[in-house]
Amino acid sequence: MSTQPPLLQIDLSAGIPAYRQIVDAVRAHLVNGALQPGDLLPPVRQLAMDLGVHFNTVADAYRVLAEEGWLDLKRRRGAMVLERGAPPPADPARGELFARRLRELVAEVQAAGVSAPQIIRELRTLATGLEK
Amino acid sequence: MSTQPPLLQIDLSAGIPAYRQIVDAVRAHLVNGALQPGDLLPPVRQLAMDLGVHFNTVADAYRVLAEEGWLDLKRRRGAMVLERGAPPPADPARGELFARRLRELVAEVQAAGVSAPQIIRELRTLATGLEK
DNA sequence: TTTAATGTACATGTACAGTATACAAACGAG
DNA sequence: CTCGTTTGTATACTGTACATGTACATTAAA
Repeated sequence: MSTQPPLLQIDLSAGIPAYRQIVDAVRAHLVNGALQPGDLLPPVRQLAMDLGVHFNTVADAYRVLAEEGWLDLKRRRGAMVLERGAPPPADPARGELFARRLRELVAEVQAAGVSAPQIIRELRTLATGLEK
Repeated sequence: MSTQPPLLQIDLSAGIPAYRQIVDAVRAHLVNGALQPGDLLPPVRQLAMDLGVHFNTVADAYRVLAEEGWLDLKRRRGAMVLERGAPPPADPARGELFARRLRELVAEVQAAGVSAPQIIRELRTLATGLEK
């Protein structure tokens, strides 16, 4: 009997709002395909129990994702992953902003003592994973 | 007469607190060496004007960086960049957390329409920049 | 038809972000 | 030496966002 990896983890002591951590984590699974159209997400109350937050906090997160076009929410049936066409190409400024946030994130963990080689490894691993 | 690139930019409409954006942006410059020990940062009132926030917001950001050991704040003289030894090696869990946040950040911009090739390029560029 | 499982709505408490305003310290001009 | 100006500091106030508590609406199944 294997304890399978939890669908998602959040860090309540991280200073980042819980509902946004949930949004970010679920969206990552949606983008990388771990969650497919037709899949059902756990009911808000169940996921809330798992994460240690109130179910309305999860409901808020689901609503954000629904507004982004990822989920269809229906009472009694739950939260279902939708088909979602490719997004419109982003404004070029968006890419610059990404680069900046990326640098800032790396600086933050570097300042916190994560080694440069490990950071480099994570960056390259992720890049390689994206190019297939 | 050249308009030199501003020391830092923030996005007031981004939903991320202004003071934290300032902290992140300045810290990035500290980590990558654009700000060296002995350098002076702009006075809180001046930087606040440039960014369009209240000077106490900048002062808060400076204080966070001072508590992290980056800055020495003194009245009348201003905010001076300190010498700062290498941080203690981080807990291994820290690296895992970094990987997660990285994936989430990439998913976010990917969902917003930034192309995979561009993301890959930014990741690799940053990785290469770190290994020297 | 009833019941139970689900998402929704809204009110409330609390913490945080940003601001306004007054203050304290330190350096320079004279 | 004194005074004024430039700097960061302290504190109170306001609005908003986050998380929760509780009641409700909807819908599928028994």
